[in-house]
Amino acid sequence: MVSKKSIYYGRFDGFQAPTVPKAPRSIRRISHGKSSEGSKISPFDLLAAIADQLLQESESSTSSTSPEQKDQITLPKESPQSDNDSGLEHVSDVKTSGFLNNHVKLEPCEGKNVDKMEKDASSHGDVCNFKSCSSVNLPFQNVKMGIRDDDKNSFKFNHRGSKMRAFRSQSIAGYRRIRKMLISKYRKVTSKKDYELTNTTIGETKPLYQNRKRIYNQERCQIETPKRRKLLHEKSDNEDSTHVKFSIKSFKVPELYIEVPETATVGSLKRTVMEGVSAILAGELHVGILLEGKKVKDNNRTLQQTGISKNCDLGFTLEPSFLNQKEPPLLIPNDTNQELIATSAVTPIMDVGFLNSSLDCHSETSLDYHVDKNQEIMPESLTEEKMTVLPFLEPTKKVEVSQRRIRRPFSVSEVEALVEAVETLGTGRWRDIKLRAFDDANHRTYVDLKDKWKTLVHTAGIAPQQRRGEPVPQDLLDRVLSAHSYWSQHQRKHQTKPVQIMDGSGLEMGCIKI
DNA sequence: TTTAGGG
DNA sequence: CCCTAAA
Repeated sequence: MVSKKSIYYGRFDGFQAPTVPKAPRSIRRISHGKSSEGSKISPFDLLAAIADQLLQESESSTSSTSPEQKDQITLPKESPQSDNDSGLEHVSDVKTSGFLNNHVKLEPCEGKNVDKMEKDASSHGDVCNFKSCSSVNLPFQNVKMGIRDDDKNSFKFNHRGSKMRAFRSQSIAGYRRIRKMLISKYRKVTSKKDYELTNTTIGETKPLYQNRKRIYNQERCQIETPKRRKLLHEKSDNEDSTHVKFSIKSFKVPELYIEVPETATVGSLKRTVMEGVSAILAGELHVGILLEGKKVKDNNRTLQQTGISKNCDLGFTLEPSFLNQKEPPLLIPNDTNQELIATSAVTPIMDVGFLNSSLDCHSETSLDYHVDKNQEIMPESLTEEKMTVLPFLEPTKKVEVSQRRIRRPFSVSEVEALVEAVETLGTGRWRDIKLRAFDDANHRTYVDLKDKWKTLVHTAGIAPQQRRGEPVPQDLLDRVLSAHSYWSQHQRKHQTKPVQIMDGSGLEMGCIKI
């Protein structure tokens, strides 16, 4: 390492040339494996069906429809507050086809007992592991199912693997990066792409539920902000809007992964699938709505407000609350992160989405706590290593699980480190500053540092009485102003090697530009 | 991914 | 702290 010479430059005592010369980002950039979105390898698609009883158990309000209209659901429904009521009525045959061209048909057991149906296949003990659930579409359409044909212990889902690759453990801000992906990126994914089976036809009709709409309008505003409320009121109450008719072709439910020995009988396989489906659907079910790929979260808003109308991309999902899951999630060993990432889709991990489904739009519970609930409930524990236990989440389920990070005020020592780094590197190289002074502070991102600097500059400019929080030593604030003053006058192209800066008053005294 | 700024 | 347009 080149020795660093210290020269006295007023406030910048000890100021030194940047040890990490700014290089073109194209050079600095670490190449990331681009996720090959194009990969079409479907996970095992699995077919599943919903039993009437299951649905009925979970339905808070029973709105039965005649068999003839089982795939026809008209909204709005009875209760504007409820999103648990599903219009699903009967299970239809579902055909599957997987990698091996295996076809499995799940028979709707109209009143029949599953066990009885497949009683013949119980000899093998039915070693069936429900490894994880992600999604699968239900009824009314064909659903594919992949079945492993070798004795490897996992399936390969390249398209997912590529996505999961982003969860690399070496990421400095792995957690945030992941979180951002989950809540920010994926929610932009349309449901069409991955779930074309979830087809919804929307038509419009006129009469029928006008009175109910009024109820919607009255109740939904209670949680709106004043600003929003005003807007809403301006709009709807007396509006005689059209009605939307929904024809839901299929529902999307969590994907189910199963594992059975090759020697298992077909019957046991069927039963396994049934058990898996039952496990998923048993208990409380929620109906989720996807609009343009985004989960519609606010139950209190009207369709109109939400933007659900004719010709919109709408999808419905069935979301089980997997709180009663029997098998605990498997964790991915940290050291094999990279490899497992590619196959993590088969890792039996509880899908956060399940939990989230029961939380829906009112809970404060966060993804953080879900994925980390077996560990210390501390944000600091959410390091990238631990994040490797993240289950693969459907884009649509990754939504709405964000939570604001807890506030963690900068300590004086942190401020000092920041000031020192900025003095050296300037105010436009937050990544370098992060690396230099906060490399081991996983909870401080370069954005955080940039923000902190911003507040420091502001703080330094206001009266001490106006400042809040732990007092920052005045000398530090002085340095802040000094450095801010200096760097605000230097372009990035000139900050390669500032040797002389300024005197205590912040006036520049000299600067060698290279 | 980073930077730069507004929210 | 968050969000995100730009680069």
